[in-house]
Amino acid sequence: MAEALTGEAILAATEEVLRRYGPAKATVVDVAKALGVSHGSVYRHFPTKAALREAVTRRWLDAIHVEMESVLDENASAADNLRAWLQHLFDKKRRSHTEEPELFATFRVLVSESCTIPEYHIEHLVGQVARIISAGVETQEFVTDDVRRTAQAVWDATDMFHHPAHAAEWGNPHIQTAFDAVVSLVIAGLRYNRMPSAAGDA
Amino acid sequence: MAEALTGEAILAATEEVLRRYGPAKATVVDVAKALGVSHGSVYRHFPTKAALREAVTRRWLDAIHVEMESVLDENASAADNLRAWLQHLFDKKRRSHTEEPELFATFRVLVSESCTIPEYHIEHLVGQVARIISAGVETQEFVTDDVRRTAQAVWDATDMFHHPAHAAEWGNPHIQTAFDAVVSLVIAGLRYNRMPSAAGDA
DNA sequence: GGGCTGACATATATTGAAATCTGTCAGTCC
DNA sequence: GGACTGACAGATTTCAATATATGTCAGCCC
Repeated sequence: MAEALTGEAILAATEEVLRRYGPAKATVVDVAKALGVSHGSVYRHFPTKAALREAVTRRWLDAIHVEMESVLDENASAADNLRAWLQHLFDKKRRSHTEEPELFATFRVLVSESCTIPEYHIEHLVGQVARIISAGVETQEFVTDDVRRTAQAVWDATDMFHHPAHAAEWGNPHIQTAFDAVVSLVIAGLRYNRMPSAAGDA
Repeated sequence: MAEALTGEAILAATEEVLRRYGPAKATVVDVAKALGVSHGSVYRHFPTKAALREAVTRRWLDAIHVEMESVLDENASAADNLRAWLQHLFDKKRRSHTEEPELFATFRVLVSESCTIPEYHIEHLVGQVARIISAGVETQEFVTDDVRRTAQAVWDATDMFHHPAHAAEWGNPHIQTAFDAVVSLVIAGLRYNRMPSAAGDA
């Protein structure tokens, strides 16, 4: 008897199948075939095809989250940290789009289906931005009265450079110039930003 | 004999047909039928269906351009002007998306086909932003060493609130809060922004 | 017993033939 | 003579059939 069929093995095989065929063509039967089992076995570990796809994407995103954590430099200024972090994320997404288009397309499908995965991804990354900003507020490099909300604003303002809907523009030769301009503007804003009061504000 | 068939009459009929059927279903034959002529006549005025669609969209966008011009208030501060202008544009696009979904969808199609129309639209509106920023620099309310590039950065940073790819999010109840946060951050940035040197900079 | 199989019902995707649409143009009619 | 028509060729879309995929489950095998 071969090794027991684990969820992890299924995820690895699914990622491989997605890489090869893309989200439109990959089937559960393909995954089972790659593992040498019947497709019924796959359903013992994942209730639906959608759940399987989401689990693979989540694993992929988690790896990105870990990588992004490692970009932060405690000795750098908050502005430098934020710029480097945003640049790294942009490069990462751009490379992913060109070098593993099928996995990227899978993520794109999940975004358009508005499942909870992209929400989870955004929440995590905005959390990292919030930590960078928070450190900047600590050293009085940045000014803000609502770190979380400002972090979300930084995320939204740089949307073009991480939202998959804009991936087609990432090949444009001027995109790096546009990125630099937006990031500079945002960082300048962080040096002296006060949020307008939201409904129910203190 | 009826009135001579003019380009303007064809555009009006096409807009009506697009409103009714949307870009996916509207045909040149429908337009001709609405005008009581054969579809061959339409081709006497517009070389292709795409050209016709673009002409209608251009007319629609031009009306928006004119309306946006009228939002500017010479007595207000540059910051207030910019905020009001961005808010007006956002409201306009949002209303267009819900109240004339088929025309909005037509614009969306042109954007995804990357014809020159959206480029023209963006160039015009970024020009208006540049004028607001320029006035702000004049009064020393804003600081920037490249008005045009900064205007483009403001446009890019607020992308979420005017790019049709994000239209689905415009119904979200928190979207106004997100808008306010981004605009505040951008305006704060304009008060003390210096662009990084681009290649070939002075 | 518990993980696996494989046949099954239902849902989704593919296919190819028929219908419709786009774009052209010789000819009509004022 | 010049704006319009309507028949036409080729491209595209539609629709119904057929095929493939998803998800279930009774039964098999270690």
